[in-house]
Amino acid sequence: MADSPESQSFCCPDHSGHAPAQAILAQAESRVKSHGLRLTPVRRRTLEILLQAHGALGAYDVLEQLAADGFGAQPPVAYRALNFLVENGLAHRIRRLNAFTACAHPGHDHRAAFLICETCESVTEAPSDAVGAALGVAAQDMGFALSRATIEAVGQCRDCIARETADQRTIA
Amino acid sequence: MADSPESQSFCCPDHSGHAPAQAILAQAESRVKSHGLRLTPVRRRTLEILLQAHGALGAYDVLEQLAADGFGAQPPVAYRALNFLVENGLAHRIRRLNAFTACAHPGHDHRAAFLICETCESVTEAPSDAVGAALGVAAQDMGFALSRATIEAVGQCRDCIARETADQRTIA
DNA sequence: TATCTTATGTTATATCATAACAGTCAAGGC
DNA sequence: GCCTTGACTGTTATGATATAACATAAGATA
Repeated sequence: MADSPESQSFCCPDHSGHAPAQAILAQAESRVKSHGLRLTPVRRRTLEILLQAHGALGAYDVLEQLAADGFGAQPPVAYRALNFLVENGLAHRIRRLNAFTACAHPGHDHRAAFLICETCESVTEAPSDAVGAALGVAAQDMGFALSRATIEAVGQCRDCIARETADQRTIA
Repeated sequence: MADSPESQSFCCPDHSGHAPAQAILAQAESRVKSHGLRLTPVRRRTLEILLQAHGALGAYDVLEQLAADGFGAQPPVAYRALNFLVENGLAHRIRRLNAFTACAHPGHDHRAAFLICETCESVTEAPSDAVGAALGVAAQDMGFALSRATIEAVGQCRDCIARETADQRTIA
C-alpha cells in the first residue's frame, strides 16, 4: 500500500514518494507550453524548490534559495514565480500558513483540499471532488455562484499519529 | 422566504437581517460567561463593530474604530480582542481576506463555510455540515485525524447575480 | 487590604506582500 | 541578420498584516 500509485499521488513531497520531481517537472514544462507560456529558469527552479521541501514554504524561504542560486534577491522575484505556478496549476497557496506547496499531481485540473499536520507541519493534498460537490450544493442553496474554493484542514497526519501511539507504548 | 428564520440565520450582517445585534450580543455575553470568561468592553465593542460591518473587516479597520472609541490604538489591542472572539466562536477569521467577521449564529457550535462575493465583497456564512462530513471522509481515507478546517469559497452572491442580470436587461 | 490572576496598553519589530519602474531577453516580421 | 514587440526579471521602495515582550491597571479571592 505504501508504494501504490494511489497513495503516492497524494502524498506530501517528503513523506516518501509521489511522482518523482523529474516527472513532475516534465509534466509542468509541457503543461505550461501548451498554454503558450514559458517555464523559465526562475520558475522552474522555484518549482524544484517546492518539490524538494518538506512542508509548504513561505515566499521568503523560496526567495532565500533562489537568491543563493544567483537569481534576484527581492521579494517580487519569488512572488512572481510562485504566483505563476499557482495560476498554472503547478503549485498551491496554503492560506493558513502563508505558504506555498508544489501540486502533487499537476497533470489534470482539479480542486484540492489540504491536510495540514499540526505536529510535523506537513501539508498533504487530498482528493476533494466530494468536498467540492458538497460545497457546491451549499453555495447553490444560498444562490451563490461558486467559482473556486480554499479548503484547508488542520489535524494530525497518519505518520504522526503512528509515532505518537508508538511513543505511548514505549512510555507504558 | 426572505424573512424566514432560516434565510436570516445565514445572511451576512448587512444583507438585511440576521438576528439583530442586540440579541447576538446577549447570546455572546451568556456564552462567554458560561465558559468562565468575560466579555469586556473592548471585546464587546469589537464584536459590535464586526456586527455593524458590511463585509469582513481587517484587524486594522477594527483597530481604527476601537481607537476612535477611546480604546488603545496599537495592533495588539485589536488582535487580542479578535482572537478572543474567534476562539470563543463569536467571530470567524477569513484567511483569504486577512479579515474577520462576526459569527452569524453564535448560539451553537458549528463548522462554517464562507461564501465570498468577488463583486460586493460580502461574506456569507453557509451551513457546512455536509461539506465538513465530506472533508472528514477524505481525511479519514488519508489516515488524517481532522481537528478543524477552513472552507472559503469565492464567487458571486445572489444579490450581485441579480443586479448584473438586471443591468444586462437595461443595456439590451 | 494584600495578593493573585486576567486583561489592557505601549513599544518595538517581525513577517508577508505589492506597486512602480528600469533593464534584459526571446520570438516573429522584415 | 536585425529590429520591433511583448514578456520576463531585477531593483527600490513601501504597504499591510501580525506578534513578542514588558509595563500598567482592573477584577477576583482570601
